[in-house]
Amino acid sequence: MTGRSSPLISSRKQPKQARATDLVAAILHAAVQVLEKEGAQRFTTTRVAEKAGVSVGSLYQYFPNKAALLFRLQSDEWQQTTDLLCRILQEVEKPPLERLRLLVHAFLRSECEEAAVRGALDDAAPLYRDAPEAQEARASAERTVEIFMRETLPEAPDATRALAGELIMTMLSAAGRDFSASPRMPAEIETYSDAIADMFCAYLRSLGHGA
Amino acid sequence: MTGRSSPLISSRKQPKQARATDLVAAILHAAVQVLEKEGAQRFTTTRVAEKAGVSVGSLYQYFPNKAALLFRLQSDEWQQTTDLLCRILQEVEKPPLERLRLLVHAFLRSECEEAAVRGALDDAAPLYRDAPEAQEARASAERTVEIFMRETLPEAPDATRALAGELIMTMLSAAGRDFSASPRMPAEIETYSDAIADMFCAYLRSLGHGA
DNA sequence: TGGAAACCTGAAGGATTATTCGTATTTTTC
DNA sequence: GAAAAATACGAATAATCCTTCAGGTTTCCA
Repeated sequence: MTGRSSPLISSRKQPKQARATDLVAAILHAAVQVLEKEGAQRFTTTRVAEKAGVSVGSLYQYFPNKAALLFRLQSDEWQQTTDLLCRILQEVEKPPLERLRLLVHAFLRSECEEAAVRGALDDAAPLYRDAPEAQEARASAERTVEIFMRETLPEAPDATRALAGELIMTMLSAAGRDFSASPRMPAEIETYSDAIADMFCAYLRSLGHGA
Repeated sequence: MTGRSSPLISSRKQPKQARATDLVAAILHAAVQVLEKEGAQRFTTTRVAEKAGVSVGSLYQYFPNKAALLFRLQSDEWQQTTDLLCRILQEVEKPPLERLRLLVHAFLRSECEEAAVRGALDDAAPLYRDAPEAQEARASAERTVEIFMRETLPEAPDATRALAGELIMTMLSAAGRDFSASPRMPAEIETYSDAIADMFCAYLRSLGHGA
């Protein structure tokens, strides 16, 4: 409702020479730094280019606009998180609820490690979240959760499973946002993660009995 | 980390004549409209004043800056929500878990009714959330939850109770944010609310047994 | 080696915005 | 009814920012 309708975020041009690749890398690196040191409000293409030691014009050769750059950063974070979580979910020798607990811990720990960037990216979300690419990313995450839920609650009806999956995803990302907003001590993280895992497990178990 | 350090948000001057009171009311009304029709990005003091049929200068006579106006809107929303929830929590004849379920339903329903405004206010949060007034509001909410938790888990140790309270508050407001972001059908709301209540109840019950 | 393609530059255009302040108007007070 | 206080006005100021484009530089390839 805020970011106007999808302003096309897809890449403008692919770097073909080595120096261009380096330039893009430098921009992405600088962008993260600007984001975590200045916050979303002061995140500016000019500032990013400056910090990267590069001209603004060069930035606009590989990113059609500011939103595209922000989305790229968010997309990279999502990819990183997805990889982490998939690795855990595929440890099939462990029972589902134990994997869920590991997942909660891993997710929140990683969320805390880069709290500043993730928090700033959340603040900037209105600029890119309406783009079709962002919606597709969310849909993809939902599909992964669906797979996990299918083996956790094999006997539950589809509707119940879908609901539980959506719920857990929402709650987990909410906790992550919370952690990005106000950083915590490592010990706190563990305690909190355990509590969340407890909650999820209690819920899923109650669903299992009911089915 | 984003909104710079507390930029003083408290009111600049209190209206003493009737016309001034009306003016402030008109501004607040217009502000809500601008917020829900234009979104946080295009929320502008000039636009608000224009929609209110009032001069920008007048606006700045009662609100020291844009953030103060936004915070006032958020504050009013919080007050409204707080009243609603307190009313439910005080129905002491009902058992705690049932009250919790009612509370979840009421909260999410109200969150959905004004999804556009609340969503936009969330987007604008970086502008006011670091102000001391906002932090005090959060602290106050925590205190209320603490009271409720004390009667729900009377035998649990303080740390457990505090954790559970914080968790529930986080999760509930997260669900609210989610609902503001992507509006849902009334039927969906009820289903979802029930699921969340189920989750909370399962969790609290598991804590009760453990204590 | 020379031309083509890719790449880089950064000043400048065009837009938007938050906030102020000198002035004009209305209400209150005496 | 006149001075004082409160209120209202809105053009102007001073930033800030996104994005483009005309012109130069480097790399590639035949």
